[in-house]
Amino acid sequence: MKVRTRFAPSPTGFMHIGNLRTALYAYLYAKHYDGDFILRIEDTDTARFVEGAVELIYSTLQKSGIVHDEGPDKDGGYGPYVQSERKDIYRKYAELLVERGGAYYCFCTPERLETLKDENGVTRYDKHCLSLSKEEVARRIEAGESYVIRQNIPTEGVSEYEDMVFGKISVPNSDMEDGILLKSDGMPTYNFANVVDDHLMEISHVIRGTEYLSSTPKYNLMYDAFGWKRPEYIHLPPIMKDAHRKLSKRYGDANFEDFYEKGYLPEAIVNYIALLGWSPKDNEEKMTLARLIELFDVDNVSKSGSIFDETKMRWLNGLYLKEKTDEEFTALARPFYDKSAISGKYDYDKFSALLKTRVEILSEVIDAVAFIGEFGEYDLALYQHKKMKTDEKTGLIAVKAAIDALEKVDSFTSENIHEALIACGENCGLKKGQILFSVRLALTGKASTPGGATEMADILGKDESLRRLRFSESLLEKFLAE
RNA sequence: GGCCCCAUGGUCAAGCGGUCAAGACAUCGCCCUUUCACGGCGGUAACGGGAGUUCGAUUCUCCCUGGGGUCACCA
Repeated sequence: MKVRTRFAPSPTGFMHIGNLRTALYAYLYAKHYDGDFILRIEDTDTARFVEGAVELIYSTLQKSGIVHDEGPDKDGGYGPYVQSERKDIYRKYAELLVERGGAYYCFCTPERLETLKDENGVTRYDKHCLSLSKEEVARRIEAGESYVIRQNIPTEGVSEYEDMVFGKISVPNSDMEDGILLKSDGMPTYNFANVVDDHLMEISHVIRGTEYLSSTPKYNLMYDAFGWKRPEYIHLPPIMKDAHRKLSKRYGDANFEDFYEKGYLPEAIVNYIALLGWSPKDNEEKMTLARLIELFDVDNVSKSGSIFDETKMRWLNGLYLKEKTDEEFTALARPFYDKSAISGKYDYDKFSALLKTRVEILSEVIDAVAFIGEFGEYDLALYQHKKMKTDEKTGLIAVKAAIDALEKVDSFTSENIHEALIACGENCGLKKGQILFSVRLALTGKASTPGGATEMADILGKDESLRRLRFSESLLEKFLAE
């Protein structure tokens, strides 16, 4: 049997990391077994529909490299792939289910339902309308009464199924309610649309979050009542924001788009979330999508939830960044460079070469490069470096020597700068590290910079370098005079 | 509250009766070094508790505790 999995999001907002992971696993599973991955839009809740949400689903999947074989935009013969366009289908099957005894019409008003509440405020339908005769049902529908179709669940016995990650799940039938399958507006609920669509679309493996773990027996009861074959189930543990809270839409940073805009590479995001709830046998960590497809299997999907750790995703992102060429890095970082202090003024590639190993997410280039723009008073204590054996005094010596040396450099290339600096250091009795460390500081006023003294001077150019050195010289002189 | 599920370091996680309980991130230290990084080496750090089963439990069973999910005309 061909493996067919689906990702069935509802367009109610952005795609958060948990949703994406579900899509990813469904995709990986299908592709691992050379099957098909289907995209289905579950928009039966007209009230919660959010404008633009469908587009976001497409763009996120596309950026992530998760491509569907069938979907609203790619007909595979099982369409339509948008639930709101399948209304007639659901009605037909709901009626069929009623005929087969798996469901029944219900005319109960919200007011009557209200009276069914127990002390916990939980309403539990009492099968009141199950006893209605066929004739009465027909008469009341004819009369225009509002109605829903409810699932008819046995009051006794236990329903069981085997989940591929959680194993055997069993739920007493008496704990399940006769849920609504077809709403009074004619739209199906998730519970029903899902079963009908998964069957009609020949989904072999249903992959979704654990929130459906205990309601799955209800769906199985429907498959049974229809006389359909039940699919295999793969329920996925939740991704948590912290020990207590699930990742939610309220946790703003948890959605793909935000990470993308912060300068995370889609391949790094995908790689990281693949590892949240699953791990390959040999513990590989940095994996391409192709590699993930090759290695993915249900055996190593974990049962317990995992906390989303942005720090580790940053590390992974840094790994991907490091292997980019300078040009590739520049292309990716351009939007951030354009917003930074070097915008339009400097050769981005030059910075990329230095920043590649110093930055974990692209947006960090803005801060890393800020010293170019802002230069003023800074903490002179920075000149004190224990290991280097430098302080404000040696700093001043170094700065003075550097000014003299650099003034004489006509062709301001990095080789010449370096040579001049080393030479002047020797002349005034400073070691290589001491002179370079001090000069770098005098040029930038920052504890850490994208490169050493030579690179900084080269990037700043002769005039600006000398201007900054003289400024630092005066700062140091003033300090030492006190 | 009922029902379902889960439980290894701070985090992600190997483990599937016998291990000095992997690895990664983070953290700390050292080395390298033209700062900061990168890289290399090393350290700290875990089986929630209690009963069983067994020659032997992190691993199997039960209870407790803790946590999550679910009880909508939402998905």
